[in-house]
Amino acid sequence: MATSRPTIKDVAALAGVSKSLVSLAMRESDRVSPASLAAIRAAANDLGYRPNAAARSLVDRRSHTIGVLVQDLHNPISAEVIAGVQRQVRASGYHTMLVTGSEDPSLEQGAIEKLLEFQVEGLIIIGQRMPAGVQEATNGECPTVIITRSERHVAGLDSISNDDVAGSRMAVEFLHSLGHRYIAHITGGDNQVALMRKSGYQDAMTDFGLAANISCYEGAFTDEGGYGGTRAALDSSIRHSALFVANDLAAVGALAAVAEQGLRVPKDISVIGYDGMALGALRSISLTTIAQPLAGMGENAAALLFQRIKDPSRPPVHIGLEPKLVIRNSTGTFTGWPSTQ
Amino acid sequence: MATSRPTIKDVAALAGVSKSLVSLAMRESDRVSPASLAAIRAAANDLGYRPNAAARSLVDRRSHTIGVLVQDLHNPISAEVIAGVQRQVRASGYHTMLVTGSEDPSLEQGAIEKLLEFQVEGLIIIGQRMPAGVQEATNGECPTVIITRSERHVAGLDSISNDDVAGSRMAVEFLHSLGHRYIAHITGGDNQVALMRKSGYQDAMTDFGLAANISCYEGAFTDEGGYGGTRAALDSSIRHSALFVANDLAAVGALAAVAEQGLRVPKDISVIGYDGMALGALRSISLTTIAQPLAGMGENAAALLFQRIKDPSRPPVHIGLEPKLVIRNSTGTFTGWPSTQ
DNA sequence: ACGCTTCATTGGAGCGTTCCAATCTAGGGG
DNA sequence: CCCCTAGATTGGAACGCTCCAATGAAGCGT
Repeated sequence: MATSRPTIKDVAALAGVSKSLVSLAMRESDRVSPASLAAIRAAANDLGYRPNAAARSLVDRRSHTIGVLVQDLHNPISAEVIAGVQRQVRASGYHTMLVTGSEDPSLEQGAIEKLLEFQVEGLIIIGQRMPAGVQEATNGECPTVIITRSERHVAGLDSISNDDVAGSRMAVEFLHSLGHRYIAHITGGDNQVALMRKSGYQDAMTDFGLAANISCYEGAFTDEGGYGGTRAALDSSIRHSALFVANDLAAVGALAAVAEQGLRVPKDISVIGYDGMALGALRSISLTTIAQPLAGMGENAAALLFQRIKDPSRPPVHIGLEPKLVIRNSTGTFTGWPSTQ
Repeated sequence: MATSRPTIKDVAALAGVSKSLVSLAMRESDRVSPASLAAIRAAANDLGYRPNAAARSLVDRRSHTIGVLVQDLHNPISAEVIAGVQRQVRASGYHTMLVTGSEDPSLEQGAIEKLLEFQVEGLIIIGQRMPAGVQEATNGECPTVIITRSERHVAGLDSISNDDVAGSRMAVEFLHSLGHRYIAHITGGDNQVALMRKSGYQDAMTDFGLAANISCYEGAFTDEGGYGGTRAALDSSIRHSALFVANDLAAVGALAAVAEQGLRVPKDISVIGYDGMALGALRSISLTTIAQPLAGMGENAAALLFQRIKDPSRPPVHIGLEPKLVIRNSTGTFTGWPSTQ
């Protein structure tokens, strides 16, 4: 009715009680008599009253909001992690303010500043790289969890990730068990995660006595990255019977490059990815992969954050989750080189 | 230093000026003398001062925040629309509070309530279905734009979508031009969007004198939905040379079902999708589709929202964008039925 | 009946800002 | 040398809410 939203006062007036009592009633206190409660409920309903979160958060200095920064919304794994985060955050009675990172890291910092102005009580960062200036921005004062990259060395930051080195070994081991010896790696660039996956690959190859067969081709955590790296791998003079691609998205690009060369998967060449994105399960992709428990990581991250909010002095924690091998149709036993070429 | 964040008062004290002047300075007013400005800047910096958005929004009754409800974060097109929304929202100096819908529509309503408590100045809804009780919740008072479904009939809601009927006709026309006559449709369920696409299909078939060939198989806007519908289509006694699938995600499922039957695409059967999700362009999918300008829709939605915020009395607007045909490798000319079977 | 406890209810202060009207300080013109 | 104006600066009210200490009204035992 009024030009602006009704306040607690309006409700109080209509219900014939004081604003304090309305405040109590809105928060389901048991100290309100049934009669008043009913009157207040009715009044609030009539007026279409809705508490003002800003006022509320101002007085009790809690926003009940968690800020989430997603660096790459286009990687489908982000959606899965976000879903997990949201579930847990919501379950804890909090809300989520989500911002997406962009190409420009300075914008990222600005986004974080804004989240902090909103008095978010914690920050969850989903992505491989450490966003520019989180620490300067938070001044170490805002509980932060970073997902997908282990940050043991950064003081005050909790992190949650899978063990990329172990996962990569797992990939190599699996391919090795299928009889593959010429296993190439398409990298994910030079970010931390990609480097760990690469080093897991190298270690495993070495352990299997295949150090001489180690060959890495530069890619990225994108479709194009995987495509390009695979093109290079296939063009090289070395013949590979299997490809370990740094992540699933890139692996899909790799599949394309492979198909383009007229090679069949897994008959002529095996491909394994990393991440466990839901799309990899699509029947027309059917990608063997090292799967991270994505939604679970999101949930764990939120849980971790709440723990730290409760006890800010707790030393930083890193949770490492075991990735697991998911076998689909992009890998097969090595049966010798095709006779052609 | 202090246990809680420094306020404008602390800055004022340190800079030796009044809080009002600090307030002015923080908002880059030109009425502040250079000397004071410098002192204030220095003090704010020393203290690590950051304005409190809640207090600010309380007093000027504006949150500078837009609420975004994403119904299906797992559909990759959501990410693309979101990116567009965020770009525009950010460009307008606003922020985004994003919540994801879930299976349970009542949770959706709760999520919207929460957004409104945060005094979001507008709402953008990304999804096919009308979330339960948006109107009741907003009470028609919160500017709202819905993306991906035309809502001409809902008073007070702006909407932005592509013309699904026209797009579907386009799909059928294209297949027809390739020589296909037995074109089946795998539906997207019984939501508005799916129904429009279906009716566009039916209309076009009828116009081409192919009414007798109309055959729809029940699917959904998911991988599984497309897979199941396509299984049914292939199992039926009618032979189809082309499939128009209700959306891209389902079309990918369709590709899988087709492959499973040993049919080759596009040689034995053509498949066309709808949406234009980025993943459809992946080389190993290469899906012909009717593409919506997804990011553009997001941007337009935000722009539309800001217009309405400025002028709330403006009658509801519906923006219809033209979808466009993107030809890839999942479609080909009809060259007669394969001799087998 | 009378203190005493118990429970419902209340006004006022205060959260960190912005806005407004009022004050102060310099000049500048007469 | 004083008044006037423009510019810089300020204290206080207000935003909508929660918390607190205080008040009012029963209910109880004796």
